[in-house]
Amino acid sequence: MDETANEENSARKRIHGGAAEKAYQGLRTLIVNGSFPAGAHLREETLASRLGVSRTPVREAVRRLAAEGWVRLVPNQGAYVCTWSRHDVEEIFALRAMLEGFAAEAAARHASEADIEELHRLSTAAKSLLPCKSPADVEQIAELNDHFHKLILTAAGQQRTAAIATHLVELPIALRNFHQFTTTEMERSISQHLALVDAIAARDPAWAGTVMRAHVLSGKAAFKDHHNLPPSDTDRASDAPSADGMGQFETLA
Amino acid sequence: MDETANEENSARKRIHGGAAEKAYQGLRTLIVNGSFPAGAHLREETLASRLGVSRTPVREAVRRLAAEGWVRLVPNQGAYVCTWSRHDVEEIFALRAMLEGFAAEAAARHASEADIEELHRLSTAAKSLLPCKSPADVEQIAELNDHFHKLILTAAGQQRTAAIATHLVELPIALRNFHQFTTTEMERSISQHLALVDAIAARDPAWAGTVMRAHVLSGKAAFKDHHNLPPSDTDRASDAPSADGMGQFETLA
DNA sequence: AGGTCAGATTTTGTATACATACACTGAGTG
DNA sequence: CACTCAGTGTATGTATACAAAATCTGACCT
Repeated sequence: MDETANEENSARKRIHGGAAEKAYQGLRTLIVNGSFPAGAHLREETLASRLGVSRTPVREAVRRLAAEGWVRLVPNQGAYVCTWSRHDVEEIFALRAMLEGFAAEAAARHASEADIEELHRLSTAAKSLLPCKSPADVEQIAELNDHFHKLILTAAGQQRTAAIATHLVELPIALRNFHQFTTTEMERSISQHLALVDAIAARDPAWAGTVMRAHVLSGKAAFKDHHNLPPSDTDRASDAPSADGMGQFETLA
Repeated sequence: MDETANEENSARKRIHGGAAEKAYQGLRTLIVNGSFPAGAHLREETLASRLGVSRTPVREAVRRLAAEGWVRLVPNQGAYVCTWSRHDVEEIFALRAMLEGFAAEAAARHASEADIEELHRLSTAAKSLLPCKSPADVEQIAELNDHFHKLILTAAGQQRTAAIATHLVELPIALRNFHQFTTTEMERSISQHLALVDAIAARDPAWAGTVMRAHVLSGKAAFKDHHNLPPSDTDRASDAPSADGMGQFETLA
């Protein structure tokens, strides 16, 4: 019963097991930080020495990142870090709106009271940081935002949806270094989070789903603004992906 | 194990001539065919000898299948073939309705004339097989159905959506052996395919998306019927996933 | 001079050997 | 009799060695 000195070192060190996870996290961080230019060819040997592991876990990490959409895999040639077209950005946010909207609906039905309390805590904590001036506050808010979205995904109780959406949520974060949200955008975002908590607490799936879709699409607009991506032609109503599941009603507009 | 030129020359070095692809396809087929009972522990060594490759490509294949939702991965313990709860089935079809509905909308906008012709060909070919009596005809229709759905995904021009949805489409097929669609269900399915082609040819995203969502949800109902899955409590309107993107309007119903 | 082909180099793909962690068994003890 | 715990066997995780493929280089031919 008593875990006397229960080899705390192994337990602490081995939370993430071994070299495979180390390689995955490390390589992912390198890509996110921009250590490799877009389209760069990833040499397994180079990565192995840089990450301090052998090629085997590196290969495993590369395949995982390929499945998650971070790198492109070419047979007998290796991996290249993905480049992002405007169309890709559109699709990613469209998928986020669909999947996270769906998750928000499910969360409104299935979230536990503890989940809801935690969501409340996260969103109010973010609000209390406004107006955030220091970069540290911005980083803190980004962290809270990330946890908020992931908690909704897990609270929804839809495993596959969570697994897919998690990666999509993380993709735009990769370019977070290149921009700062304006104060207005952050206020709006946090306000939407608070509304989302209310909707979930009220057990109102329709409300929750709609707020989430609006939130994601707001994020898309902000993202595009800060990346100097002019509203592409796919933004016109007749061409835009429905994204919010309302596509089937556009003829009524 | 003598891996002499018994089958090396016949199917040798296909276009993707690698052992990795061979292991992936082979293992996937074994799982789909039910060669491994649900929840079975997949031994790398066993698979390696059975598939005629070493453990390395087997591991790669297992990881791919894990990312696609076929097997569950436990650290330091290996892979287990996934088991499917009613809730999983609900979620899979909900995701299919969302993603394929979205793809159908995009296809209505972006599909080439050649794509539309091919879709027409596939659906009319299926219709011409009705009423299908022989198992060969059933297999043929299933094949056509598969191609139809995948062509829509590619014609939509949404890479990530296609990648994600493709795997979801294939999952229910895994259990296809266990049931046969009734003639009525097949007629309905093919009728919906024809309507979908019309909608896409008319460049009407709303129509196309709605038909696709209805089609997928019809498939869900048929699937559940043939698996003796009683309409679970998650089927009640207030609990059901929106799936068709209309969740936000359920309070209006 | 430009293009092309052959050899060399580099890089990925695969197999195997080694290290490590888990699971099972069986003896010992409360 | 149940429980614990140590020992052993087996499976996974990692590293390395080897094979195949692609790119690069440079000389040779047109």
